Amino acid sequence: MTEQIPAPPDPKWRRLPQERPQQILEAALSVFSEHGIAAAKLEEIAARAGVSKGTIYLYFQSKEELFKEVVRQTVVPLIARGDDVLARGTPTEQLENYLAHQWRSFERVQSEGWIRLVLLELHKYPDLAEFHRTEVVERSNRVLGDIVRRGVESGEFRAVEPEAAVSMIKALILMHVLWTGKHASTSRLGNKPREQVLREIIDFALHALRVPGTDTPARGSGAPTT
Amino acid sequence: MTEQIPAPPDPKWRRLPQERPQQILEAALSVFSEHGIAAAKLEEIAARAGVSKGTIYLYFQSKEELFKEVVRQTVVPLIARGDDVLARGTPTEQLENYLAHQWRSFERVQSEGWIRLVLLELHKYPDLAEFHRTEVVERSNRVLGDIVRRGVESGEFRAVEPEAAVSMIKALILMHVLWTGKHASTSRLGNKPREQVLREIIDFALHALRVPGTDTPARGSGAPTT
DNA sequence: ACAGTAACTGACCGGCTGGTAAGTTTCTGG
DNA sequence: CCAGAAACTTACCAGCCGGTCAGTTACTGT
Repeated sequence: MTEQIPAPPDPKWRRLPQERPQQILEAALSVFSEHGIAAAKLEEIAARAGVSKGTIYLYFQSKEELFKEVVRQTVVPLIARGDDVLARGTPTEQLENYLAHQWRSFERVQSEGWIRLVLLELHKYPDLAEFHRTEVVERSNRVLGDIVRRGVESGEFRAVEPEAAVSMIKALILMHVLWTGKHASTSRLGNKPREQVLREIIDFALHALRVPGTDTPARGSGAPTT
Repeated sequence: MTEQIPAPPDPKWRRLPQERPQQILEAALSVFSEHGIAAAKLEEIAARAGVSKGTIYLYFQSKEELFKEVVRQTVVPLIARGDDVLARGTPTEQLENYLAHQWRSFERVQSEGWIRLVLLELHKYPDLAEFHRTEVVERSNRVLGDIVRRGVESGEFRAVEPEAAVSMIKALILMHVLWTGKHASTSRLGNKPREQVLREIIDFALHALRVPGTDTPARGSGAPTT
């Protein structure tokens, strides 16, 4: 027929040694988030990264090592921060801001799957769990704990043990992220607007902590006075 | 040498068609609780039940069907009840009793693993998830919701939306069951006595719900007034 | 133009596990 | 004592998936 084209202008793949690791890490994050650690298939990660399975092993030693890198390079910087939110304001306002900030950053990424994974599968990988605990859990615990402590000292909060309050507040947020996620069985939480859930959490937490007398009347908080 | 023994007095196994299903179900519950649905191996279930893998398939069609039977016959009757606890008492006392009852029944069985399983893997089996939701979740929601509603009506609790309060309270309990379980990374919760955690949960929940004025002074609740 | 090398592919291996079925053991009635 | 059936075991298959490696393709310097 027509002449052959000796120089194919459309290569099957390109050499991108600089970008590959990041592409693979992002693909891995999404697959791990969807399926968990054990059920994540390397073929699927490779497919989403646009490479073949073998390529993954050019950059990562094993599936578990790949997971660790995902934690180190993607998850930690995503969650760890939060210091900027508590620069000023009363403890009440700081707590509100912190909760809102956490809630919305969970909302941005598909955090539901990731929280599942951390909560439910991480304990099988002790060193990773340890890493996650020091880098993510304890850091955010410190931030929240400081807010509560300040509130107690200023007399704005009851005399609670800060660490206890911290785990209560975290329980509220984490569980509701799970329940408002895509996989939430069709309960009320699935349909309810996320901003309203946030308001309910703030309302509940503040009423649990604040001393009745003091006044910094929260803005739109509380249930309807029907 | 000596004569053969034609009647071996020690049979390798016995025919127990009546007890087999229950033995297998109990073994399955423990293995599922430890490893989750996907990672549970039929060989291990068989071993714990004292039978061989093939025997399981005499009584159950498949792994998934076995799991369903575990839910139907073992888990539901274990968790569903709770009605007896709220026979009498003020809403505050009812809530305290309900929380204590739930907490301790979770403590009895190795519920940590099971909660993990429900939260992590159940959404992959839609019909089972639906079954679990109607039989377990909604039933306990109704009980707790009634307590809250009564408390609001009697003026003992603030005017909260009962459903919102229910999910807050459940979040507190469920997350702390996970955190106080065996696999809890060595945080403060791992070491803290479980009864104290229960008291902290009750304290937090009651302060979040109760109207400051009313008085039914909770017994040992609250943090130390240091 | 053309090695030479770095990046990447894809076929393959081995172990593991849900499920099957043929064979073995225990029990039961006559 | 002895069929014959019921209960159970064991060896096996098939598919899946993490990991490997020999070969292929894209790029680079000269």
